Amino acid sequence: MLAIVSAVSPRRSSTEAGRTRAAILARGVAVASTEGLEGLTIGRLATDLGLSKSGLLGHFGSKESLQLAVVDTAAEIFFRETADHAIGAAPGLPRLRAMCEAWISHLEREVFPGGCFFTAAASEYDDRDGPVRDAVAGLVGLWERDLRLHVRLAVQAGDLPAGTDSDQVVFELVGQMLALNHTLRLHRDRGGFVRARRAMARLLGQPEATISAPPADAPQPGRAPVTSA
Amino acid sequence: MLAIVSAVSPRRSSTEAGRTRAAILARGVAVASTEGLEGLTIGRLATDLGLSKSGLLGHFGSKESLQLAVVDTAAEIFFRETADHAIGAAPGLPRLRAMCEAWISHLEREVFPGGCFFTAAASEYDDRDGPVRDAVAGLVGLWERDLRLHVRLAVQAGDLPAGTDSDQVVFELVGQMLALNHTLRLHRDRGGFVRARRAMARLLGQPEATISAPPADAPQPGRAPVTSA
DNA sequence: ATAGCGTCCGAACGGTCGTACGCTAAAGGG
DNA sequence: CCCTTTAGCGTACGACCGTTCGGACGCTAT
Repeated sequence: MLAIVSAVSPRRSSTEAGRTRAAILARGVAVASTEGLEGLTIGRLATDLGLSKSGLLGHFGSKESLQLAVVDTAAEIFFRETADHAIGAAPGLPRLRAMCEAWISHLEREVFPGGCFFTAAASEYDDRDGPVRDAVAGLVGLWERDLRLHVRLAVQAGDLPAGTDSDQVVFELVGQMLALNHTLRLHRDRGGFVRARRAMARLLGQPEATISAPPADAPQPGRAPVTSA
Repeated sequence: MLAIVSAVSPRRSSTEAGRTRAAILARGVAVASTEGLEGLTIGRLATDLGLSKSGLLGHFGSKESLQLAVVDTAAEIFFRETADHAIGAAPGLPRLRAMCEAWISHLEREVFPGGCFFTAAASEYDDRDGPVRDAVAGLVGLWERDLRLHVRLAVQAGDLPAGTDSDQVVFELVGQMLALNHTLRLHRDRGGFVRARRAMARLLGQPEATISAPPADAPQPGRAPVTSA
């Protein structure tokens, strides 16, 4: 997926322009993650980097191109800090757990200063049309498709109950991610981290319990009601 | 809570100014729910309503006051279309279920053209400061507090297992709401409705199962793994 | 009849937005 | 050594932003 992602932006950071461009994008991702992709203005970005507006715009041609490049760069960072953190885990349930944990931890590590970049971008562009929306929706879809794949593999391997609806699991997993980002940013309540991990564990079975437990019903590993401690 | 909400905006729509003001706010809520509270501009709003910018601004004094009034109006609509739809249900689990169902249905009924107003507003303002953010955060907190109250009552009544962590339940319920809004608006996938209802049912127990089932563990009503059909 | 007030308009303000054009200065290969 | 490319700057533009101000109009009460 990184190949797809990075297909747009040229990789050469060795040239002078490449380094400037990379600096613009790095700053752009940071600003966009807090102020939004629309709140990212050329003048402000140029001032931040000690460039002129025209000098900055020369690298991209238009604001929309800049936005697309920023989205692209954010995707690169996002997948590097989430999915790529999980490739060590075996496909299926272990990978799925690792991806969820990596997602949670990428908020903990504050990879983006404004929380999850794509959560914010999705909310900002979900009611519009155009290339930026398409890019955001496509990349979010990529992430969710990856989750779904490993749900299916987990079912095949018997690590999740047969007949599990993978779309349903992904829906609920994404919900917990959105809830965590919501709690962190709106309520500024770091307690969401433990709640998100608990919710994930209940959705995917407790790590130790499910792995050693029989695949189907029986003692219902990790499906316990939501209890305190 | 409606008393709190409507404390800011004067209730008199009988005067000419009151009717104009109400029209501005109605249109403002609609625009803000799709374009965002910042995307709502005075000039555009005035043109839409056949007013001059100054004529419109005269009703509020500043853009921020307008935004606060719009948030307030949206809250009134939101609570009227969700919480108030549930006051017929008994406090505790029935009310909780009714509130969740009302929330889902308020998206189905397209109460706001841009999906859930406060989901969008929260995402837009979660990284800023100021009165608008405070208002949004406060109102969202009100909704979540109401949810938590009825989780607690449900536990007291024995409709949810003893030891249930109400914050955890609210966290996950909100997550499913966010997931539904996300799926609907970004992916434009109406299939989220059944998934959200399934998720809610699993969190709160199947309606028929839990009501007739013993309060604590035993056959684990509604805690079944995520299965298809 | 007239004074006053509520309601809204039109014009203008300074500011910021994205974008276009033309320039300079350095770099680099023939 | 020249000539092209590259990288960036400065200036200017038209559009739109939120806001201010003075005035027009109609209703109401004196």
